[in-house]
Amino acid sequence: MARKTKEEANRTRQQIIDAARAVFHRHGVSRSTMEQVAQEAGLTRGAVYWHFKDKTELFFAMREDVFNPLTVRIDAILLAESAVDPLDSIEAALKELFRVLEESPTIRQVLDIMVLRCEYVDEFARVQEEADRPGVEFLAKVEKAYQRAAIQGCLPPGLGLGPAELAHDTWAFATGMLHVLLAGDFERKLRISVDNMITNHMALRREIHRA
Amino acid sequence: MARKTKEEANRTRQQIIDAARAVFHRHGVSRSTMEQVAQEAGLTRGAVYWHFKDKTELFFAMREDVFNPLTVRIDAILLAESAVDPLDSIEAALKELFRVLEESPTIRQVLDIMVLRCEYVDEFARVQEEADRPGVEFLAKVEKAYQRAAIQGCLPPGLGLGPAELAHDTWAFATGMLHVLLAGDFERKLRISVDNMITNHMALRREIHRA
DNA sequence: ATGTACATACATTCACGTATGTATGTATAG
DNA sequence: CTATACATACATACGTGAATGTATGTACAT
Repeated sequence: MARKTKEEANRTRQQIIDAARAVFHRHGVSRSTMEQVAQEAGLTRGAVYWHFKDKTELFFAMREDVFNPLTVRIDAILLAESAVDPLDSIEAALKELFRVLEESPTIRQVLDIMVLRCEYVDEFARVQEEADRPGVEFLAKVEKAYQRAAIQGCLPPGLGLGPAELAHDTWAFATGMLHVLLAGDFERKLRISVDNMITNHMALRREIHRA
Repeated sequence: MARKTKEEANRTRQQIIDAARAVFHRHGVSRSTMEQVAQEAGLTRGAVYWHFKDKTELFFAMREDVFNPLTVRIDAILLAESAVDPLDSIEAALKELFRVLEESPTIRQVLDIMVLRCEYVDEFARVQEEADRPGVEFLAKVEKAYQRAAIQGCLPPGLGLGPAELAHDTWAFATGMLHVLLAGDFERKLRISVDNMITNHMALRREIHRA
């Protein structure tokens, strides 16, 4: 074959990323070969190696292709100052996160790959750090929301925990939910929806449920 | 070399498992080679292949070597009927679980391998199911403990959530804690101990903290 | 005409599985 | 008790496929 226009080349690049996502999800990152990715994209290894130096670089590209838009989306809800009750912001942000996971196969696949189909060693050790960062930043933002809630008197008296402690608990909750969800068969095992679990989690720190 | 007594052979087998744990943890499961495992154990691939059919079988052996004792240990605490307040049993079981993780490098390594250094595809897809099972069983036992707590009146009135919902939340919490912990640098990022996080989590469902 | 965007071809490495060798433990016959 | 026969517990050697990276070919956009 021959040279394409820049636009066509960019589409080819995106095709390779999409193919990588499918192949990584099917066989796991380390067992996936550049040949498989190329075939999935309807190309040859030559094309793949032209666009990406090696598998690691391809992996990073696939990750950023999806992650950045997602964090922006969640932060918009979480940081919305307009909310009357910051607890509602936290609840809405959590629900939006998991709603997106259900609705977008692409995002779900990438998360799936990063959690269950990738080994965080050697070159991929730094992937882990970058994969953690959104979570850690999420924690900080949740804590600020809880702080606003405390100031506005939205937290029940006698709760015993401050914003930091509540945020930590919510963080662990969200992290756990994500992993349990990706492990599969969530609804079958729990017989409860993710949405309800989030409602319940937040209910534990709302005024209305106190005696 | 030549034949050893059965006892010596069993020690060799254990050495291979120990070596596998070290190598898997260093390079990840899929990038680890039987040659590396053999060298780590001071043997050759012949010995490894004699004791284990392939890498998958070795992986399973390594897992069971550690997991079964752990679940027994945790269950003993969780199911102790002697406890006055079942909430204390849950709290103690959680604390024990994470205490063991801190104190036993072996257990921590195996968990680390299973969470961060293994790709759950193809032959390892069933590993995931088996890895999930202890968690699911843990969920069921925690729910029963919450049920006992409800019957004994240990749950605060007006809490709004039943035993099942509380158990789900605790399950997500524990799962999240485990993953956050294994991701590393826990204390640096949170500036709080695991023990305190568990105390706080349980405090959210204790009578004494209500207004 | 030149560099771009690929395809093709090639060399190398590497891990796997297996086949085979071998020395020793162990059981049994006499 | 001891000699022999067989099983065991490895080490060694070999063949094979597969993936990688690179080098080279080629057609087209600019």
